Amino acid sequence: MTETPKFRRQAPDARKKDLVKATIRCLEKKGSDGLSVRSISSEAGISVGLINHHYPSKDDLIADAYEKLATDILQNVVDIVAETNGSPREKMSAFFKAYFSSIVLDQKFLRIWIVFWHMSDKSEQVRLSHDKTNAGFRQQIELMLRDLVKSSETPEFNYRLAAIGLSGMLDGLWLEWCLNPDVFSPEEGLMLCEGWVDGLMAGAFKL
Amino acid sequence: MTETPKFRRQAPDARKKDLVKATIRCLEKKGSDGLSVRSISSEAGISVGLINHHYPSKDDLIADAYEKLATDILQNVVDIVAETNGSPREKMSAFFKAYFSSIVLDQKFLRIWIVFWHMSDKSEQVRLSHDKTNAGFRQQIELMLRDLVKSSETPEFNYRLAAIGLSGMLDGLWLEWCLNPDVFSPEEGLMLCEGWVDGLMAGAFKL
DNA sequence: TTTCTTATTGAACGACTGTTCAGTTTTATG
DNA sequence: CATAAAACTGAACAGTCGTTCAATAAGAAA
Repeated sequence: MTETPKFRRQAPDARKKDLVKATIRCLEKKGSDGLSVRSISSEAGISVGLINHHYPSKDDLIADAYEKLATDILQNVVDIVAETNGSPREKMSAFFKAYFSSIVLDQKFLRIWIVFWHMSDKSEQVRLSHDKTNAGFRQQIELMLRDLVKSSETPEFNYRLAAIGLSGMLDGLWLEWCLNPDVFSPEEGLMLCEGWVDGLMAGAFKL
Repeated sequence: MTETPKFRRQAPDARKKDLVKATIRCLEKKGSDGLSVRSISSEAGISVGLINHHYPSKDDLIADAYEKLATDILQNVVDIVAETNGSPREKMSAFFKAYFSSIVLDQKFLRIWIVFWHMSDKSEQVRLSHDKTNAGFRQQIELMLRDLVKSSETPEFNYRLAAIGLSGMLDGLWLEWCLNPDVFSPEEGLMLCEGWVDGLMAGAFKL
């Protein structure tokens, strides 16, 4: 007579992936209130103690979740842009469209970022995840901007700085929309980004 | 023989002002860790119970602190702009300069906003304070933009939307600088805002 | 089948949280 | 000077939190 096992073992890497996924689900469901070891372990279907078995501290798990989520979204958007046929300017529009689509611009989804930003101030591990993923994000924007200049009569400008500006406006609009979606519509956010690039091409950030 | 009193009574309004000030000092000193009733009451030199005597809940005190801080800063910057002699465009530059000065652009100071944003997601009272003060902030920007159009050949644009865009970029830049001040300098942030307005005047957000 | 490694459990711990409330003390008023 | 209103105290309460660790059990290796 074979007993049903009380739990199933997993290799550390597989278990860690489970925990990261559970962490993100918790954030989506309950915001920062979901970020307790008890909430996460319950969501993952494991005991409280297991988190500290696989991670030195809870913050390390959260940092992993940050990195996973940010990387996935960036990849997602990069893919969409890559699939877009057209000029660099049109690819840029596709990029904006993806970012202001309901997939990314979801209140429950965006508030995760506020939690992460908040944690960046409290946890060194999360701060490092932020730095890393944000640099990757700006780099992608920079690439698009370079293509833009090559393909048109857009005047030269400081790519690094322009990427920071655009990235900053995107973050700021996300933030505001997340805190109060009644102030402006996703379509209006899109228009603002398009206008920003038009200003850039018109020479607003000329060297 | 007169005994030294164990505590001094204050009128509710005066005490509440003290508590708001103590809350802001706690935030500056310890970030979100300073936002406990024990931390605040200690900073204010009163007992834990007094907070709930004057406020229905801790969140109401924090919402008051949010409003006080945001209103003060806005007033401060508005004053600086009012004292500036020159064209609307020059006043706008004075506005940016004030916002990227070391008074506002201080890491310990900016991170307070992240805490407030984070709390907006958790507390209805704080959310209302955010909505109110943010609307006032955007309104000030809108006023400056209207003056800009009146005084120059700047093409007409959607004032409301433009104010949202500029406000969004300012928030985003604050956020990024606060999370990692090594990515760009205050001077570079200033340049980005100037460029944004130049783009606006060049017709990037034309109707 | 037995042995051994280690993933997993869950109670326990100590520290913290916001709120309550009975009792105390100040201070203005009669 | 007596009285009454209410500002104020601080212990107590019922939670929460992340981490620890001895005990347990799964499952691969011998």
